[in-house]
Amino acid sequence: MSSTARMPEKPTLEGLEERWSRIWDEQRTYAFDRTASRDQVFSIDTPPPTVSGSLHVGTVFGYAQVDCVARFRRMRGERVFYPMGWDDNGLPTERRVQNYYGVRCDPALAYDPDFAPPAEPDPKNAIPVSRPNFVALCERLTATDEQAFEELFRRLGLSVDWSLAYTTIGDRARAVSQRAFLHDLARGDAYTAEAPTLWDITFRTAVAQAELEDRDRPGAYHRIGFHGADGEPVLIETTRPELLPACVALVAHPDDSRYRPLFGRSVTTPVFGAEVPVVAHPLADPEKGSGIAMICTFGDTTDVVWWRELALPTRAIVGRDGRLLPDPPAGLSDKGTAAYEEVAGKTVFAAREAIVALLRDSGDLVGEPRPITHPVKFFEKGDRPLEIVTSRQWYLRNGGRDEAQRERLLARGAELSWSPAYMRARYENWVGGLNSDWLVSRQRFFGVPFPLWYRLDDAGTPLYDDPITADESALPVDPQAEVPPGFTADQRGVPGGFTGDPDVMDTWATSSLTPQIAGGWGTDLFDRVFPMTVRPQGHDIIRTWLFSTVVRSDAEFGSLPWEQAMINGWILDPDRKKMSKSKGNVVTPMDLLVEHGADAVRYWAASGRPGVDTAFDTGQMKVGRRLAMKVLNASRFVLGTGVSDAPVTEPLDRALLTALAGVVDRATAALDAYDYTRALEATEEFFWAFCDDYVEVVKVRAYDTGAASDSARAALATALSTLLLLFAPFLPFVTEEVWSWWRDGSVHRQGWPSADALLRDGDPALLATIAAVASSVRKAKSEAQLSQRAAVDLLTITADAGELDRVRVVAADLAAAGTIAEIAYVEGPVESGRLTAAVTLAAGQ
RNA sequence: GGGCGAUUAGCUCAGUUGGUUAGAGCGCUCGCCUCACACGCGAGAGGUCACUGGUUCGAGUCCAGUAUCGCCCACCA
Repeated sequence: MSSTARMPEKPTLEGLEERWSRIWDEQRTYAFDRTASRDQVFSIDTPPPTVSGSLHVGTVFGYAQVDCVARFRRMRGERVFYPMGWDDNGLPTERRVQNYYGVRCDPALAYDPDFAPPAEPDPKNAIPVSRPNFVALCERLTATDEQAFEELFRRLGLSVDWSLAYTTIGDRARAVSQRAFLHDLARGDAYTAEAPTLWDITFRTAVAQAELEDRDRPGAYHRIGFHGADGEPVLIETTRPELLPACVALVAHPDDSRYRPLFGRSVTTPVFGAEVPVVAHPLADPEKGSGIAMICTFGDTTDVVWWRELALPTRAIVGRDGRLLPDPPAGLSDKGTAAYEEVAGKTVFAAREAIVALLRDSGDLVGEPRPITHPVKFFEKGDRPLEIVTSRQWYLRNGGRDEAQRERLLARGAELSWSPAYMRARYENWVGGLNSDWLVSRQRFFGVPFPLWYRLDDAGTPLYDDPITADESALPVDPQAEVPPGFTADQRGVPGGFTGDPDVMDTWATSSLTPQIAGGWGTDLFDRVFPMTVRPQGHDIIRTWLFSTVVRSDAEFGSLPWEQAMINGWILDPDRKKMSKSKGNVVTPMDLLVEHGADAVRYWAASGRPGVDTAFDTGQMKVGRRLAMKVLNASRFVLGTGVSDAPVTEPLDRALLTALAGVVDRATAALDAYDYTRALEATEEFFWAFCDDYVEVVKVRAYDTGAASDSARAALATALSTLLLLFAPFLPFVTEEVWSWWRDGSVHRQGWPSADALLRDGDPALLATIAAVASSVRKAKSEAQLSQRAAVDLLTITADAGELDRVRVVAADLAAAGTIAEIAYVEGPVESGRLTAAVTLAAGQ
C-alpha cells in the first residue's frame, strides 16, 4: 500500500466539489467506452429536465438517486452509458422567450438574418419575428440555461458523460422525431383527421388527453326552459348557458319515463329559436340536474360522444380565440339571429352574462342560478378552461381505438420490470382507460415541424390525404422554409403548388424518442445501448413520457425501450403537499449544495426510498454532512495509525472483517435490486458501529507495536478501504478525497468490493460483546458525570460460559480502551441482553 | 365512482418469508474539551405500532372491514 503523505493536517469538506468535479472532467473519469457491446453496457435513458429558468429542488432528488445506481454499476465493471438531455422544446420555452426578449412569433414573416432583440424588451409591445428568428432566440436563451444546469449537475456529482449531451430541439432530436414520424406514417400508425379537439384558447393549440387536468372552479346551475310543441316548458340545467345557441338536441336516458314521451319530438331553444330534437342516450344520467341535458357543439367531451353517436349536426359558436364566432350558427330563428348579434365576438364569460340577461328578460330562466363548485378541464400548462373546436390534426395510434394494440401495450407493461413494483398499476390504469389516439400536432412555433407538405388544388385548397413527405436523408427539414422535392419556391401557396404543414409536434412526440435521440439511432452506437437498461423518471409522467416511449418503441422496434423502470417520488413540503414551483425556487438547488455540500444533499436524496414521496428535510442533509465529516476524520485516524498489510490474526479484527463481508453482501444485493437506500443504510450502520465501538476499542493496540498491532492496523485499513468503496456511489466527493490521500486513481473506477476478498470465518458476535461491555462502562462513567477517560478499578462480567469466553478473548483491548485495572468473570444468568457488567470506578476522580 | 399508496416516539423514517422486552436519526434533558473528529463524544427520557374484528401457541408484520391523508384515473349537463 502507498504512503499517506497526501493526508492533510485538518481535513475539510470545503472546496471538494469544485476540485473533484474539475479533475473528473479533465480525466474523463465517466467517459463511455464507445467500443463496448450491448451485453457489457448499462444504459440510462435519462429524463431531460425542462429548461426554463431554474432547476427545481425535486429534480436533483431524482437524479441523485439514479447516479448512485450508475456509480455502483460502473464499479461493478459495467460500461455505463449515462448521457444528459435538456428538454428545451415546447411551450415553457416559448413563453419565456416572449417575455425575455419582448418578441412574438409570426410565421407569416420572412426570416431576417440581421434581427437582434431589443436592448430593453417590452413584452407588452412585442415585436413580431419570423419562425426561424424565433427559434434562434429560443436556442440562444436555452443555451444559457443549459450551461447553468450542467454546472449544477456537475457540482451535485452526477457521473454523466457530458460529451453525450443532447437537446430535444437540436438538429439530432428534430431529425429523429421527423424520421420516426415518417416511419409511423409509412406504417399507418400516423394519420390526419378533422375532428372536435380539446383546445387551449390562450396558447391557441390543440392539446392531448395526457395533458389534461381537472381543476375545481366555481360555476352555477342555470335552470332554463325549452319550448315544447304543446307550450309546456322542458326544463334543463346547465353550467354553460352561453352555449345555448350551439344547442343541437336535448338528451335523456332511454329508460327515463319522465322524458320518454318527448323522444322523437322537437323543442325550441329559448331566445335563439332553433328547433332541436329530443333524443335518448344511455350516457344521460337521470340523477343529474333535471335528468335531461342540452347537447351543444361542443361543451364537453360527452357532447362529442353524443354528437358522434347520434349523428347530430354541428352548430359551432366558440372560435379558436375563445370568443363567440362573428356569424350565427345555422338553424336560429330571425329573432334568434338578432339576439346572436348581441353576443357575437364576446368572450365566453361575457357571452354567458349577456345570454343569462336575455333569458331573464324572456322569462326562460327559471329561478336564480345556483352556485356550485365543479371540476373543469384545463391544459396542464394553461390557466383558462379548455374549449372544444373542430380542427385538422395529426394522430398517432396508441391503442386508444384499437383493442389489439392496447392489449399488446399492456403486455409490454407487464414485461417491463418496475421499481417499485406497484407503479405498474398506474401504467395499466392509464392504458386501460385510453379512449382516443394520441393527438400529436400543436399549433405552435417552437417545436419539431412535421416533415410534410400538401399539394394545393386549382382552388388553392390543400389536399391533406396525400402529403408530400420529406426525404429521410434531408432531415431535419422546416417545411415552412424549405421546398418539397419536385417543387420550386415560387409555387408555395399558389393554386396547383404546395403549402408546408404549419404545425409542430407535441413535446412528448419528441420526448418519447429519447432512447433513439440519446442512443444515436441509425449509427453503430444504437446497437450498443438499445434497448436501454433503465428509464428513471417520476410517477407523475408514467402516463405521458413512459407510456409514449413504449408506444414508439413497440411500433418501431417491436420491443420495449428498456428493461427497467426506476420510478422516483416527489419532494413534499413539510406540510405534505407537493412542493410547488414557487416554493421550490425559494431554496434553489445551488443554495443547498453551497450550504450543505453535495455529499450531504445526495445523502438526503438517497435516503428517500424508491418511488416514495419524501419530505424536504434539511435535517437529513445535516446528518449527511455529519457522515461525510466523520468519513474524513475516521479516515484520518485510521491512516494516522500507519497502514499495515500484515495478516489479520486477532479474533476481534477477524470478526470485524467477517461482519463487513456481510455488509458487502447486503449492499450489493440491494443495489442490484435498485434499492440504493437499503445499501446506504447497511453501510452507514456498520460505519458508525465501526467508529464508535471497534475503533475505540482497538485504538490503544493499533498505536502499539508488534504482530497484534499489525493485525489491528491491517484490519483498519482493509475496513476503511472497503467502506470508502461502499460509500463511493453515495458520497462521491469525500470518498474520492480520502482515496486520494493514500491510493492512486479514482475511487470511482475501482472494482466494487468483494465479500469473498474479506473474511468469512471470524465470529461477529465478538463485536456485539465489545459493544455491550463498552456501553456498560461508558454508562457508569456518564452517570458518575466523569470523563470517559476515568479509571475503573474492577469490572465484573456476569454471563453464560460462551459469552465469558468471548469477553476473555477481547479483554486486553477492553481494559486498555476503558482504563480498567481488573476484570472479574462470573458465570450466571442474565436478566436481559447478552451480559451484565458491574463497574467499580476508581475513587477520588 | 374506480385504482394505487400511506398511517409506528414531538419530527423524518426503518422494521424483507409472523417469533424474546418495537428500532434509528433529528429535536429535547443531563454529562464529557477521551491524544481522528466540539461540524465532536457519551448517557437518558419519550411509543396502547390509526381503529375494529379475525387467523395463530404467538400479529407492527397475515386476512376482512372502518377512518383519515395523498396521488392517479373516470362520460363532472
